[in-house]
Amino acid sequence: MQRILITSALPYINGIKHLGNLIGSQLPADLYARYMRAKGHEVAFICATDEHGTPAELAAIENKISTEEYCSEMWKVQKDLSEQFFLSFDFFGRSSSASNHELTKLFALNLDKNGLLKKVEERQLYSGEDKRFLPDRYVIGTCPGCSYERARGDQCENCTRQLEASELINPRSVLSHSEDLELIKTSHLYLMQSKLKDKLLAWIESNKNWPILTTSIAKKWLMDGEGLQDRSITRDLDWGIPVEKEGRPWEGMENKVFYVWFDAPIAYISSTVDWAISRKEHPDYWKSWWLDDHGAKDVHYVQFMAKDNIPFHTLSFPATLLGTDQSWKLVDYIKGFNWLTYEGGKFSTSQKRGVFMNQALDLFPSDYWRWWLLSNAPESSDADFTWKSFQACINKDLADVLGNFVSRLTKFTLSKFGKTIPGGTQYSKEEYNTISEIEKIFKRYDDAMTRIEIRKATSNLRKIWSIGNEYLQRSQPWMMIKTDEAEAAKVIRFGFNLMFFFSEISEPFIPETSIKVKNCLGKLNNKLQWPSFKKDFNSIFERVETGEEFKPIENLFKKIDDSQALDLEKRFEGTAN
RNA sequence: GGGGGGUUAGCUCAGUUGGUUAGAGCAGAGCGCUCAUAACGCUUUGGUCACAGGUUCGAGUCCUGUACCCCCUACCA
Repeated sequence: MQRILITSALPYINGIKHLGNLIGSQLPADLYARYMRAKGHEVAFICATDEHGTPAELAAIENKISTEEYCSEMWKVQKDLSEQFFLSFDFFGRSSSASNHELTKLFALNLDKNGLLKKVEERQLYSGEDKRFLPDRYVIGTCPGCSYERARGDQCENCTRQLEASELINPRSVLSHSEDLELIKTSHLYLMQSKLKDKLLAWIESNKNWPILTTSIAKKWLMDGEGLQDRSITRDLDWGIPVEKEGRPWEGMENKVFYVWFDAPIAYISSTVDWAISRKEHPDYWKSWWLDDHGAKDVHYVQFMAKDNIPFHTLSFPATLLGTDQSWKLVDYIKGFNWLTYEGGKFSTSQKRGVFMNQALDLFPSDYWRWWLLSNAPESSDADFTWKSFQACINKDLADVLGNFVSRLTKFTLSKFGKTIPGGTQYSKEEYNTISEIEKIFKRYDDAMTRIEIRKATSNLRKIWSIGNEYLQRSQPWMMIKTDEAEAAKVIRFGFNLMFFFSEISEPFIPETSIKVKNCLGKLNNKLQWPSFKKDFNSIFERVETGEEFKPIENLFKKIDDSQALDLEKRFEGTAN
């Protein structure tokens, strides 16, 4: 048994996430967590909402409530949605928690003690009307390069020139449109990442098994141009973790907060602390997951995230950890994802384009989404969501292959034998051949799951399901029953064992369906045990026994017809096209 | 400008350290079955592996160049 720490990128508090966000980190992380638990490993699967920063403040203003209230409400919404998607977090915390405040300040203190923080004076645009400093993106003005009038403070959309907000001609606030902006001197703390460059490089290079996507992004940031840049870790905002040192305001940093990107990843740790507290563990328990000198050496730590998050998880956060000179656990494997697009374009929150988590659940059960998203996970390149693909995938894989297997088996049995699993003859060559064929594919499936090769895993799982239909087709119990009832009964008994096996090995992908099938078999309380290759594989198919009763079951999946698919396509195409 | 990824059957994608007739699923065609959500099974038609060179006994797989697509480029999260 191994101890596995799994974190998925923290969803930002501002609004309900769409399918692209879901497949980008939380869903694949859940798949892996469920798999590892089933294998008997000790898993800590941690996530939290990322709550600080300007967008949260603005969203709260829009909703006419305080930022604290807004975040509390949205945390609840996101937590509920994650539960409805059967995301099996051991703890879903908040980056605004007391423990994160405490830990974030502690990290800053330790980094400062090691001489890795410096104070830098800079000038930033302040909006009198909005009463706040404006991040670059919240300033628009005329581009000094091409005279485009709506250039953003970070980049001109028209000529793609990189800009400083202070370069803009006639700058104005995106929020209030006020032109009453002035450059004000302000100081910020910078994390001197450049000093940690060699350590980071050595660490990155020691991780030989990382995916290319991860390593190439990390090295690019590390080596490109002047190398790794120092970055500020504080902001002039109200909402955030106050910059304090040992309980007192940090000199020169009064009324400032830590930058979200500094405190957010620390929430992986503080959420583990909060998890331990909620379980009434020993106060040092969380350290066994996070500090090598407290037992975390044998922990295997895997992070899941979309590719835009990779620089922060390969450089900034590790720099924060390494810079303390304490034995913090560094990530062992990063599973990065590309983007999910929607009908050939981008998912867009502002244009209401695409499908969001709450809408998705109003339309179909979570397993439909889990299955499509996981079998189309953007692993090697971007993937495109289309209703046509969704329809074909659900109808074929779930309804026809898996759903219909369960349906034909249970209905046939009900009509010929009733609700009791019949006995019949002993398994013969036909059954043992089927088992060994399953074992072969199952090994590939298991291997893909271990390596987190999600698409490969789905195709093998699907193949295993179809072996069930192949078996029934070969055995033809509907013919057999006319001449040899005992033989037909044997086929049924084996069929039910296949069904039980399917429900268990499919659980990481479609947990809700798995529960339905186990309930049908009266095996709801059986703890999920991943089939082992060490024991006799044949015995796995002896667990549904003669005389046991099953409950008739509704069709597991409804098909999506053409008109419904077309209708959905129209309904979700968005407001701007 | 710099960097990364991609381009393989109508569609979505696999193709391990270069090695014999390039694979899967879906869609298409034919046959079979009738237990089942007109579902299932079997068989089968599709590819000058983006293009042009090069290395090699041999390249989808390595090198160079070209074309097209997507993404990243730091104080947005």
